[in-house]
Amino acid sequence: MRPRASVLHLDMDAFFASVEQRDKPSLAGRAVIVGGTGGRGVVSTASYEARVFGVHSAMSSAQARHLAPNAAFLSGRFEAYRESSRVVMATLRQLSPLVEPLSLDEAFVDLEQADLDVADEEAVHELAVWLRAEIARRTEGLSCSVGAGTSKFMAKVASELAKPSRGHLDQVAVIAPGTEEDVIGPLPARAIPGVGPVAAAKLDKLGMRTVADVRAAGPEELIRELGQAWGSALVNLSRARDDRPVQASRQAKSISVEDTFEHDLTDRAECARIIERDAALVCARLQRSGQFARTVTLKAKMADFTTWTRSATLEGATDSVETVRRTARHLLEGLDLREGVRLLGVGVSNFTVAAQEELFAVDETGELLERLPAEDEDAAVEGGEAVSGPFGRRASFDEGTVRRWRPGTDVEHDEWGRGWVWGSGRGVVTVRFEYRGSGVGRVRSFKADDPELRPAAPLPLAWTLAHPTVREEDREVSAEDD
DNA sequence: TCTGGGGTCCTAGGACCC
DNA sequence: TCTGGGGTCCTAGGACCC
Repeated sequence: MRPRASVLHLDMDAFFASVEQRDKPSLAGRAVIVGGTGGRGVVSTASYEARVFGVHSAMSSAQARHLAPNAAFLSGRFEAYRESSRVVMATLRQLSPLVEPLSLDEAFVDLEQADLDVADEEAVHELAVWLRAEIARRTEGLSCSVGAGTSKFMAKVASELAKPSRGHLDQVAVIAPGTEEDVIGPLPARAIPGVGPVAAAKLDKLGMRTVADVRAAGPEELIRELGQAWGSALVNLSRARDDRPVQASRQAKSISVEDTFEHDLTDRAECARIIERDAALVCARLQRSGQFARTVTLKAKMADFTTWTRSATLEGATDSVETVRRTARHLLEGLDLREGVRLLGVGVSNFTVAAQEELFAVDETGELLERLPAEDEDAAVEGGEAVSGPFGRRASFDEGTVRRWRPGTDVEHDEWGRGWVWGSGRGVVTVRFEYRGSGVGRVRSFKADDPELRPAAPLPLAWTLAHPTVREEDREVSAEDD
């Protein structure tokens, strides 16, 4: 714990939903739900208007539809979210070189590195107020909550306390040094980082519901019930002792692609096609990152929700589609498909910087003996592009329509201009012709194959256009965690 | 109403080597 | 002939985070 409130936490408010409301004038002030729109989708973000109905993230979309049948259900535009996120992170880096993004919409900032007297709480508060205003201006209207405290834990608690529902008028909260234990004491044990549903249930059984309850328990009891490492960590966190440093974004340690299917799969050939496509997607990202992986993992989630993973570590690191594909296909042989599989995924990990060890033979002294011939990878990549869609050849015309015209997608029509997909199905697409800054637009329907209608890129922010340097720098950074 | 996709970290056991 | 302990690497599963 630091002697002063020099850790800042920023959390965008209902980020994805707010971007949609900003870019779609007819949705301003309305219940908006961003997430999976299929039968097995879950809610990623609900706007505050939707939360009134009890909708929240991680809830199944089916349940959300039941609770808020009149909400707008959108499948998400990650390009648009990423652009606003880049603007937010660039603004934070203006405060301090030490910024740790946690996701597109959250970050820690170490203010010890900032040009500011961090011992002056009022100055920290004013900085946060300026930050909110600047982000709202640069993102053309997005709102965020900002908290500061003597550690990551406290900064995060502070930004949570600063959320619109909590009554802090300016959405900024600073937890004063010395008051930490009093502030976190009444909070539920779940507020402690690392305490999830399982640990919370365990603590609840022991009669510990609040952070103060956990603090009151002896270290012996916590260590006995939760193990040495986790037990003693909990003792410290409940006393607001947290010395985790703010760390600039680290290199990714794994890359994976997975999908959940509308219906459980039992057909091995179909699973194989999906795995091959996922392997190609994973390798494309691996190659873009300039790394090589030694371990390939195949993951499945069964109909009963248990997960199954099998992995294989190769002699040498690779970024070859054919090698990853062959390995994943081999792992698939060990999977029992009889009960049905709801999710399949392929991942790579165990990265090395560059050396493709499998290309070399080395003797005991480490001398390079000879270079062995590489596989014909180009042919393998081409073979991969031939595989179509997650449902293989069974994708019907309508499934294709749904995939291309997902609700919320930006489109452009030769005659009617810019708009977004309101809904689609049965070969018809309905579009509302409006965009950020326009008035509320009109709705029109088209045939799904209308040549005058096409998907469009999101409308860029003025700030992005005016700061191409920042945009390019951030592109490179985001290519890593892509 | 029925549970996503992208990750990180931890644990525990077994193989293998010295 | 019997019995070690430590270290490293790998695998599988699971909790947790956003």
